[in-house]
Amino acid sequence: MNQTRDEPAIENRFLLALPESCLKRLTSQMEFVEVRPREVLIRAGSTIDNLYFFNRGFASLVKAMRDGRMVEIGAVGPTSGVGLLSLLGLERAVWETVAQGSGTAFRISRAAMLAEMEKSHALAELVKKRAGLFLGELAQAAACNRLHSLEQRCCRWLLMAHDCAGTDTFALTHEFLALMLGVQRSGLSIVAGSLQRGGLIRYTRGRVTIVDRAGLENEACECYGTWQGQLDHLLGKS
Amino acid sequence: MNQTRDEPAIENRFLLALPESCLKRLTSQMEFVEVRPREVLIRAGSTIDNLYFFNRGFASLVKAMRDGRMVEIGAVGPTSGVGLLSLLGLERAVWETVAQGSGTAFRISRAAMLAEMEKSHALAELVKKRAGLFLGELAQAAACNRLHSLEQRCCRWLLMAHDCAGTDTFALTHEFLALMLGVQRSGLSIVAGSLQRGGLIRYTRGRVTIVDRAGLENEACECYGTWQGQLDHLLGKS
DNA sequence: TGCTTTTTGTTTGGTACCGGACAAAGTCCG
DNA sequence: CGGACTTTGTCCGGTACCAAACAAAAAGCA
Repeated sequence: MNQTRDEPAIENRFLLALPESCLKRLTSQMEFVEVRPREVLIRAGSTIDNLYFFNRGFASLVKAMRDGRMVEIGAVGPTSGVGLLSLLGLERAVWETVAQGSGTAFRISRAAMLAEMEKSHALAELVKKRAGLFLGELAQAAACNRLHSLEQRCCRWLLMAHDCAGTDTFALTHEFLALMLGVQRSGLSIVAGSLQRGGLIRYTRGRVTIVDRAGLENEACECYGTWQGQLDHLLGKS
Repeated sequence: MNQTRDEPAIENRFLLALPESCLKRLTSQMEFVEVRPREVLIRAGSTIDNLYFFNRGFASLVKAMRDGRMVEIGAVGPTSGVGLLSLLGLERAVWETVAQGSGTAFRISRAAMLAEMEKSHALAELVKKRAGLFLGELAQAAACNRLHSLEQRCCRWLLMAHDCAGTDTFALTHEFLALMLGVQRSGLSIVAGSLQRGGLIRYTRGRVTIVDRAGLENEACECYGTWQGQLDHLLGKS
């Protein structure tokens, strides 16, 4: 993770939804950082000392089993903050938070956030409301993992990643996506190949390009977009 | 749901872990209720006005999809309280909470709990700590839904139900368990039949008996019991 | 008692994905 | 340039589970 000197514009929608005065006070305590692909932002079982508000990119919430297999159980991108639940008093992480691809984020200490929540009722309210929606997203993912096909979930994931990346092309290997979706790589390659032949995506050696977004939305399960409306309502349209 | 007159002994481990004075104040505002099988305690999208602390029995947290299919994404039994997360400021439920079989619980208004949390630091702490573990259980279930076989998950569910029921025999149809596990009934019948032939369980028309607990634990996935140790640490051994 | 409903057993064909393996193609690095 | 490594394509047998259907047995009800 690299600290950079020039603080760029805030694109994180959670932060942008805050009152100007509140955001100003937070800004002075935030640090702009670049996160490296696969960087572990919060380790399962550890205390949560810092929060990350992504501008670009996102982090996957990953649960690992004893045999090493793992699945993504949720994701946090530019509409929220990594570690948000810790602000409600939950001090220890129960899943790994792993950065996806490269991205940029504002880092701020949990203590600073808590202090600001004391001062700003608006912030405290937004944290609770956003955390509520986050739980909904978690529940959706849990059910999705059980009920929907690999192809549907693959499309959903690509759409979500597309939203967070802000670019049509981003780094992603079959191997890694399979890991996130909790399936074999060979199975995912077949699905990815068929999406490519269908003209929905294009990829070469670890880079995907979203070609036909509407087509992907068509193939994805309902789980993509279920909470979009409520997010827009809470944070304003993007 | 029936209100009964004689307040019986408290068996809920969350409540029992509270300081005596705190519990006493809560008790005066609690109402002992019997919950009916499949009674919806909290509806998805609604505000959470009451909490339920089960003595016997438990409730399933269920996420339904648009097409009517559904899965259990978690459960709350006598080691916790239904609606606990609402005490952290999350006002609206994002999943259905449905009572399993019949059970008994103490009902208390969210407002009363919040008032008592102001007074009792111990309660406030316990709520946060228990909520943290609950999130861990949620994450475990989400991953389990993806990674583990029907038989493993079936065994896990039966063990959990056994713990909560407090009796070796309890009401449960194949149809309903299949619904909870998010699979077809016919598939579940086959698994249940093999468990019965293996001497692990016995069932007749909507009633299951746990015959060989150790055997079930052997067949179940690691997801059963993962959080037991931490629960014991937090609430004391049962 | 007989009829209806609920619950379970079982089949059948089909699909999705596993688990493992190997080859081909692209990329990195010395 | 050549060799090592990464990424993707593909194939295999096998299993788990789907989706739908029908029958049988038990329980409830008139």
